[in-house]
Amino acid sequence: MSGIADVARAAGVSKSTASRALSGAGYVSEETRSRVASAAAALGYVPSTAAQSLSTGRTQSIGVVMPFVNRWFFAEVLEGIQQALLARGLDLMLYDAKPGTDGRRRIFEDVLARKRFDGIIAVGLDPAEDELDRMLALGKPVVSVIGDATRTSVVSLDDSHTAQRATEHLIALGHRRIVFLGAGADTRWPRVETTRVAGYEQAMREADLSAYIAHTPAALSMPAGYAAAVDLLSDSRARPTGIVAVCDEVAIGAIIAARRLGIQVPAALSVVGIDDHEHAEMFALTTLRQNPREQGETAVELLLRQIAEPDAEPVAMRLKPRLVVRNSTGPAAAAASATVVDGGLAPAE
Amino acid sequence: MSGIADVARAAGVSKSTASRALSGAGYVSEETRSRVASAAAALGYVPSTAAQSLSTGRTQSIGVVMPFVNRWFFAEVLEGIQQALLARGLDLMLYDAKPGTDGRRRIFEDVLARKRFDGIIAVGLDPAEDELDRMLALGKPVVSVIGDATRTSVVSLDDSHTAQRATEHLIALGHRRIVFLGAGADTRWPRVETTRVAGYEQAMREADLSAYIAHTPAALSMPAGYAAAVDLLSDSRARPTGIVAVCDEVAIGAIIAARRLGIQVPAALSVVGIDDHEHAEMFALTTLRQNPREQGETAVELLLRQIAEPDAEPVAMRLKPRLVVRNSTGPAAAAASATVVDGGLAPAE
DNA sequence: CGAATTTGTGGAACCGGTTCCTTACTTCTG
DNA sequence: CAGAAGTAAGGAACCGGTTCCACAAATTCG
Repeated sequence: MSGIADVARAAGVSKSTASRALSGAGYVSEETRSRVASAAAALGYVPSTAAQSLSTGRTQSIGVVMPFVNRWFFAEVLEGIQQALLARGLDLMLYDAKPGTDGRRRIFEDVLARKRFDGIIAVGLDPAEDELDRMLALGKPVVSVIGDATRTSVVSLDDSHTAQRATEHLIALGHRRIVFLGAGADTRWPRVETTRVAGYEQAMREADLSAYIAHTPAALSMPAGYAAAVDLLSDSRARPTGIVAVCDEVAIGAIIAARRLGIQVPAALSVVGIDDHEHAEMFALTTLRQNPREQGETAVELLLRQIAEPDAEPVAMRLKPRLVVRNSTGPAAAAASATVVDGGLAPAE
Repeated sequence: MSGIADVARAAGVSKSTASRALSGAGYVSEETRSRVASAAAALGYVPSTAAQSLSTGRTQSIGVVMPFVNRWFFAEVLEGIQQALLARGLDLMLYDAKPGTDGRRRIFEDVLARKRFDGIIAVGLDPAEDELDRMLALGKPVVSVIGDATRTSVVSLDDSHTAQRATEHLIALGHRRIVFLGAGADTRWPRVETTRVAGYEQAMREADLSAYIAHTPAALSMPAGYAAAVDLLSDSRARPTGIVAVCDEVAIGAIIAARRLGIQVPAALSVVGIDDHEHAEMFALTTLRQNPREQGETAVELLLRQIAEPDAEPVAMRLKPRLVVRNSTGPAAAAASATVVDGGLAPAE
């Protein structure tokens, strides 16, 4: 492996001149620059990043911490981040900090301290107070995707507003009995769920309707949505005509549950999701689209800006979703609306 | 930020002694060691990885290259790798090398050359000849998950054997008209698909049955499986009684398609998948289980072993799957079997 | 008991870059 | 035309560790 000293020798210049020529900073004559460049090319010279970061203090890589990568949202954000970094020649170090694990503890206590990156992107991490402290104590910029806006910059969907619009969509279609599906009973994912619940409640309150929240078991997955929806829909007396799902995966689970129970969507039940998941189209799911990939890219931009000017104020970007109407929502049927009034049975099909 | 020199000064020893004390290598008296250790703790000393890798030549991190992270298999493998590395205190640099993109070209031409890791894990990369050349030219160990076994170590499912067993499962249940669902018409993912097709064909040949392959559009996703299955099953005259799907996502798409077309699973149609995807249980899918997370962990072990002894021979680990019987497969109905003989219609439901 | 070995420690070189400082030659500017 | 400013390049220090080597003291051995 040839180093910059070899390049310098081959080009007949000093190390410092070679360095300047290759980096493009400082005074170098055009003639020298090209001589160094071709010497470097001839030798197949590749700078040592270790040496570079040792002497400059910059590592040209950023750390990404997330609680899992095998969920749609997280994987998409990760791809967005990776693409954005790749385009700028930066590297990405991935840390999978699953809540409650020993690995997570180690990440926050040891790993992050090792100064291996110029900044951190924390995705849906929902850090404990001391975890956040540790991240900030590194003195490096931190950007969150989903999360606390008070101490770091953040980019995320405006969850409250989004759930509110989803709910209003159903209300506008004449639905009265609308439940929110997908608040976890345990509060491991509080941030997103509680905020969306709040938006739903707000919309219901403004329309003078009473809110009802159905809990999903554990994760916000399709099977969880399915199970919760089976519970919710099996009792035909209290059956809602509209469901606002916490996310598309839960919404799709609900649609599949409805189908299995013989409940027509959207004739007897309207379902609206949040995400615009890659499967939404297949299930004709009406949803509020967010673009996680773009959020990843935006997080990178925010982070780089913060690296460039370290004492700029943290920024909070709350993104507005776009309503994508497909075929899982429709007007509340006359009979179904009636059930609200007289409390009678919803039609079985 | 305090360096090892500060620690040495605080402990009243030389830099070299401090280094030995902290690394545990070489002669240091127990008394000195503990004095250095507490000095380091008091100062909150964290070694600079840049300096360490510059002087040792080892980076304590490994590169993972994959074409996407937002597919179930890849995300699971990635989590497995990350967990295994985390447990060993190694860092993971992620490179998302999407086929045909400019980013991929850059990864292979520039990024990998930057010596930022001690080894590479290539997941489902299906590298072109020159891409493989470049990886190997780095002189660092390479382990593939899915992929070529001739030039690198590899860990993967025994795809041919797996598809064969899936097919035999249906044959044993009395099915005769069995199609393989999910070979892409374009050959962008050749390795996995073609090998599985071969296993299917082998089983069919041995049972004296004729093979039929149905192509899915583009990716091996659930919507793709759905679309292909709708095509396949709409024509009730040639309808199969069994489907071997290239993977669970395609299998689930097929099950949903069957349901929408009013075809009972498993009464009128048996579907078997490969993977044991996280949604398999919800759809009662019979499948051949592979464990991608474990494959990621295994790849890490293989890689570390290869880093330890650089001139060991490459190893090929072909894993055997476990058949998980759920409720998407059942005996071929008498009527259905008869259709094979008389060529008549399969029952509509 | 003297020599050989083991143990403990410090000094200095080194890994491979970047950057500050100095020198020297040009080119403006008043 | 002298001095200031701009351009070009080299020397050496530095980033923060690890490791080789030298040396001294303690221990083992023949």
